[in-house]
Amino acid sequence: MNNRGYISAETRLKVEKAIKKLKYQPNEIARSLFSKKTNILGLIVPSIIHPFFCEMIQHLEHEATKHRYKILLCNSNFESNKEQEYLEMLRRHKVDGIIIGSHTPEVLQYITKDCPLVTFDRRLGKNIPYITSDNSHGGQLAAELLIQKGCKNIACLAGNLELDLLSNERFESFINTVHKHNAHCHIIQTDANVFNFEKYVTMIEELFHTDDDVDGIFLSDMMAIDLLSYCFQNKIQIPKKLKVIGYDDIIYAKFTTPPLTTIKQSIEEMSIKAIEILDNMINGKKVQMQNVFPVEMILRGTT
Amino acid sequence: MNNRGYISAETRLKVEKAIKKLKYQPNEIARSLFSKKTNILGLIVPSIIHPFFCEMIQHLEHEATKHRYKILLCNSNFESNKEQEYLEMLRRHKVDGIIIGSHTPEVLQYITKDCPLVTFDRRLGKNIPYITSDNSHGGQLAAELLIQKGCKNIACLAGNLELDLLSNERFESFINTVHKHNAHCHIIQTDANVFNFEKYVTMIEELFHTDDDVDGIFLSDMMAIDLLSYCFQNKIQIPKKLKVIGYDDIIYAKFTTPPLTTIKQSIEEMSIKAIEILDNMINGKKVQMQNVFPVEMILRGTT
DNA sequence: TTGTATGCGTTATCAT
DNA sequence: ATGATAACGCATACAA
Repeated sequence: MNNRGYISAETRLKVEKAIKKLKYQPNEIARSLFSKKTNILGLIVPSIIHPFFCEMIQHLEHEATKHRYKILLCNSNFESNKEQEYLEMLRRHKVDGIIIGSHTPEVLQYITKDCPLVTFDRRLGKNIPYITSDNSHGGQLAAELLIQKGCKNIACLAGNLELDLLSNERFESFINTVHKHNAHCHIIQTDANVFNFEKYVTMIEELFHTDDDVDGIFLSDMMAIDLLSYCFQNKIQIPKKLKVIGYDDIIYAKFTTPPLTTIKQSIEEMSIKAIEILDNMINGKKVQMQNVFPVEMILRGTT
Repeated sequence: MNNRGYISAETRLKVEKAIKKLKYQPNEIARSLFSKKTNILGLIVPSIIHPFFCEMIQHLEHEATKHRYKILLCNSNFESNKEQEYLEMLRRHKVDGIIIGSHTPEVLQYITKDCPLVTFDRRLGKNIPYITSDNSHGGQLAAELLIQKGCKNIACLAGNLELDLLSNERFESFINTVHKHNAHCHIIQTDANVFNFEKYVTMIEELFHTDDDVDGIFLSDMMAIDLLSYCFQNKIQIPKKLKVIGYDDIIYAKFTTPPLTTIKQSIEEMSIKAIEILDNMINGKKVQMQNVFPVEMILRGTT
């Protein structure tokens, strides 16, 4: 009896006493079954330990709690079949909405109209809202900085460019800008589409093996951390011999030696928006499909 | 009709067709209501971005999935009232079990016998199993290494030692060992019991301000990352002028300059154990209450 | 103002 | 071998 129309003061007291005595807590499962609302949001990320997603999860959880939602956490590990399994599981569990971090395109068929969904860094369809940073602008800013600092032989270390991720646009834009300034741009990409920190160093070694005159490089913060560690061990002077610019501005970017110059995307704002959109969709409101957030250049010691 | 006693081949086919046609998925909410099992585990951590918990979450999620459990993620932010709210929420949601990372002691009264629970780094009661690393041994190893490397004026940077966390035992043990070798040990501790990365640097500055002859220091990996960054900027030579040993072996420990010597705790094994214990408790089996995992010295460049 | 019946989707039990 | 029914705990609607 939780606050329905008319209760006498007497019975109200009696009920309240009983609640305390029995430590009564309403059963949310039964409630959900009746109300068809679980107040749970599913979150599918390709990695929990990658600091970008880690920060995202932190903010999403915080924001979700504000809106009285709980988070069911799923790690797809970039595997298409795991994404599908999780998507089905979330559907069976009747979550109110789903947030899915960048992922394989095959999932489209597992998405149902009955469950609101927003994506990070991927455009899946006309009526599926996505959230991303202004990768195009970020790539351009990075290229312009390296050029301005006098770099002539530039490289970028990309993830798998075959994947249709919006985050890959930053490299397109970077390469275009470098070319526009008549500089050379060396492109290295991983075949793997997983975050394998061990593998980064191999890529880095490959880079220096192929072309050790590289004097400027653009890559994700996480790869940059690995690169800077490699450079320290191999006595490659930063930024004198090589200038480095990252992307993301993860919390560790400021702790590298030297501290990492990077393109910051506002993970917090993006997370707030994700929950806002999802909440609006759940409540049947109209939402914006394209949500591109501005990036910001953070100048530190590697350039 | 999912595999009950006797079905004719004919009706089985009919049912299977219908399942496909309607894209039928069983409603887990209704199932849970009936079976009194949600297959959901609640996870309460004091921080999602702290790499120690981050790695823990990654492994716990992985292991939970293996056992067909899902993870409901909660961030207590070290706030006692948030822990209580989350605990009540998890109870209302009828999770099958709860894993709670180090936390405030007040929660004890919010723990109910009807919901299995394991803790990380805290001993809450006789019949609440806990998981921790061998902090005592870790502290000893750290002290012995610094002594062996010739340090005379040693410091340790602790969290809040007032809290009855098992992780604080590492400092007790460290200090004892240092004293046993007749060296001096300077103890600095934060008042705050939150992970405030910004604040670390203040503590570090305080340390050098108070006693800039410190030649050896023991602290958590995360603080060490901050310290090393500070030393680089202030031209304090590592390990020549100052030797640093961390605790945890988080993934970033190998990327610092120089790479960080540290005491490794096996987050993966501990996480596997946590899920195993919880699963056993859920299934009414007996479990071990004290689960202390061995630590390992990882020698790198800061000593 | 209060008590009672009904349904949410599933599973188990009991009849058919 | 199959169909009907009750129960899980809650919330709504209706009757008292």
